[in-house]
Amino acid sequence: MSQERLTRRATVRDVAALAGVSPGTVSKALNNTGQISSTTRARIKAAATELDFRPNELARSVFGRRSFTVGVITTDSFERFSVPVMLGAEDALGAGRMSAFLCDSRDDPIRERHYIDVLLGRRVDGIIVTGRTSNPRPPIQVRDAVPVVYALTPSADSRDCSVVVDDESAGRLAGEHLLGLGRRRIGHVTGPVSFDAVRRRRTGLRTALADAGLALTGEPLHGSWTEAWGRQATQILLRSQPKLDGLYCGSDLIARGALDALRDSGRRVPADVAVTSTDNWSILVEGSRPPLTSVDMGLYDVGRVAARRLLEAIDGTPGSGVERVPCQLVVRASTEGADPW
Amino acid sequence: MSQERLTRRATVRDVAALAGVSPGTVSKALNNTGQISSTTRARIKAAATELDFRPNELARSVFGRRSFTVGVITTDSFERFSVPVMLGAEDALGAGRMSAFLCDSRDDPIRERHYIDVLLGRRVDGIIVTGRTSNPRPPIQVRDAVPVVYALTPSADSRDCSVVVDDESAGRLAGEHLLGLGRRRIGHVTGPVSFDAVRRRRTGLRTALADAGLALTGEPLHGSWTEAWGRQATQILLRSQPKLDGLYCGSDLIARGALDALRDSGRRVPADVAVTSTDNWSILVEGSRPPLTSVDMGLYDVGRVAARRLLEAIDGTPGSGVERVPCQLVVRASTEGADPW
DNA sequence: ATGAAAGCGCTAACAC
DNA sequence: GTGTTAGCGCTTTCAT
Repeated sequence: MSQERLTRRATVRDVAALAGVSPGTVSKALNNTGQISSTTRARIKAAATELDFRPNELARSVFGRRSFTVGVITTDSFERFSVPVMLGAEDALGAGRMSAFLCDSRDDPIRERHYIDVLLGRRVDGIIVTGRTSNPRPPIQVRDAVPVVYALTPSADSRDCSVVVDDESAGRLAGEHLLGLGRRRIGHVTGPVSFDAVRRRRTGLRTALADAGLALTGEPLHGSWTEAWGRQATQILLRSQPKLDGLYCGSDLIARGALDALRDSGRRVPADVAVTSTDNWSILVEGSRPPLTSVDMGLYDVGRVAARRLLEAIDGTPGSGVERVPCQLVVRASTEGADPW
Repeated sequence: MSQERLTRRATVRDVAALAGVSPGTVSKALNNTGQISSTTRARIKAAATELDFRPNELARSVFGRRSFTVGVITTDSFERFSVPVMLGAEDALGAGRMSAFLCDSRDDPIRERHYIDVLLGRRVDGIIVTGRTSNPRPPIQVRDAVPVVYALTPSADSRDCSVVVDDESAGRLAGEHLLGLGRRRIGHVTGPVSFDAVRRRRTGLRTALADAGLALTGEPLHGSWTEAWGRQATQILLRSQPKLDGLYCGSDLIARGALDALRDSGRRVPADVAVTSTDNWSILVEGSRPPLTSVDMGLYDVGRVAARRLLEAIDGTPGSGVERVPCQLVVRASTEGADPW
C-alpha cells in the first residue's frame, strides 16, 4: 500500500493528495485545530506518517509571528563559565519548544555585531547574552523589539533584564561555614580586585565575619586566578598570620595552590587550617588532597532562570533589573575531613 | 526626510514603497543580482538602511533549497571534550554563513531522537554529531537526504563520514619525545581499557618504543580517569620498576596524580622521571609542579574539519570513512625543565 | 466538516 | 532596466 517514494520532502499538499483532502484540512488535522471529523483526522495522520511528513517550521514561522528560536551569544568561547549557563538555558528553552542558535563572539565587538545581525535576520524570538565574568557589559544594540536577557554578565543598563550569580552570598556561605566549624582566624586569597565577583565575595565574607564580631585575618590577597598565585599568596599569608585556622579561596585553582602551600608548610587540612573554595569545578575539587569544600555558583541555574525570563519577555511580560541566583556550598574533606592527606 | 517608524520589521514592500520601485527590484538590488541601474540600486540600498531592513532569512529559506543552518548534537553535555569540537565547527560554519543549532542529548536516545526531529523540522542543511569518547556509536537515523558528519565520536557504520582524533599518533608522539630525551625505561599509566582511545594510544606508544628496539617498562596500568588513580598507579609502577625514567599518562588528571606520587617518592621531575601527558588541558597542565608536557588532541581542529566535511557534503560531495586529525605535542617543564620543583 | 482562496516575505521567470 | 506574476509551504478566514 506504500506510495512511490518522493525524492523531496513531503508537503501538506502531498499529504492532502494521499488522504484525499485539501491542504487546509491537513493543516487543521495535524494541528488539532478547527473542526475535523475524527475519521478524517485519523486518515490524514496516517497519510502524514506514511509520507514521513514533517511540517516545515520555516514556512510556519514566516506566516506566524514567532520562529521559536533564540540566539545565545557568548563572549567566553563557551568556556567553563558560559558552558553551564548555556546548557541550563538550552534545557529550559527546549521545554518551551525553542531551539537555540549558538554564537561565539570571542569578545570581539565586530563578531558580536555580526552575530546580532544574523540572529535578527533569522527572526529569533529573543537573545541571551552571556560572558565570563560578573562585570557589567555594555548592552547590545537591537533596534527591533527583540527581548534580550543577560546571563552571568549583567548589562550595564539597569533597566535591562540580567540574571547573575549571587557572589556576595558565596562569600557569606563560605564565611559562615568556616565560622560554624569554630574557625576564628580566617584569611582570604582571591583573584584580581578588578573583578566585581571578587569584591562582592569579599564583602560577603566580611559580613559573615562581622556578624560574628570578627574581622578578616590579614588583608585579602589579590592576584591572578592561578595555582601559582594560590601557593604564593598562601605562603605570604602564613608568614604574617601563622595561627591562621581558616582560608577562603576565590577559585578552585587558587585553592589547589593553597593546599600545596599548606602541605609544604607542614600544616594539616582541615585539622590545622580548613579551606573553602569557589566554583566547585569537579575536575579540580574532587581529586585534590584533600577534596575541596567549594561554593557552587549555580551557573546551570543562572542559565535556566535566564531562559525562563526570556520566555516570559517573549510572552509579553519582560523583566527588568538584576536578579541574583543563589549559590550552594558543597562540603568536602578540606573542611570536614578527619583523614590525613 | 525620515519615514514614520514602523512598529513591525520592514519588508521588501516597505523598502520598495520608500524607494518608489517594485518588490522584485528591491530583491535584485539587495542581492546584487539581475540588471539594475546603479542609481536605482543606490536609492534602494539607502531606503533599506533607512528602514533598518533585514531580509527575513526564514522566508528566503522557504523559497530556496537551503536554510543555511546546521544542527550540532552532542551526547557530552558540551563538556570539556565536545566544547572545543563544537567551537571549531561553529567557527568553520560561520565562515560558510551557516548558523548552528545547539542540541544537548545528554546521551539519552529519546532526547536525541527528539532533537533530530526538531532539526529536520527546521530544515537544517546538515547535522554534526559529537560526543565524549573515541568509541564508535550507532549512526543516527535520518530518513531524509540530510548529510551527517560525526566528530570525535565516529559512527559505527564505516560508510558514514567521521572525523576523529588520531589517538595512535598521540601515543607515538609521546613515546618518541621521551625516547628523544634519552629515556629508556618508559612506563604507561592510563584510563580504562574499554576506551578505544586508550588502546590506540597504547599501541602508538608501543610502536614508538619498538621502533627504538625497546619495550614498555612494566605493564600498562589501566584505571579510572582520576588523579587518585594516577597517584595509586604510579606508586604501584615505581614499586616494581624503581628505575623508571619516563612516564606517559593517558590524561592530564592522571598525570597530576602521577606528579604527586613521584614527588612523594622523592623523585625529581624531569631529572629522574620525565612525564608526558594527554589532553593539554591548560587549567591542569599549566599550574602543576612542574608544568606538564602534554599531547594536544586538536579537538578544535576536529570540529573545524568536521564542519568543512559537512559543508562539502551539503555542496554535493559527501565524504566517507574515518578521517583522523593529527595531534600535537606541547612541551613543558615536566620533560625539559631544569628547575627544581 | 471540508474546500477555496488569500496571504506571510521573499525570489525568479518572464514581460514590457 | 524595471514591473508583474507566480510560487515556496504553510495557516487562516470565509464560503459551502
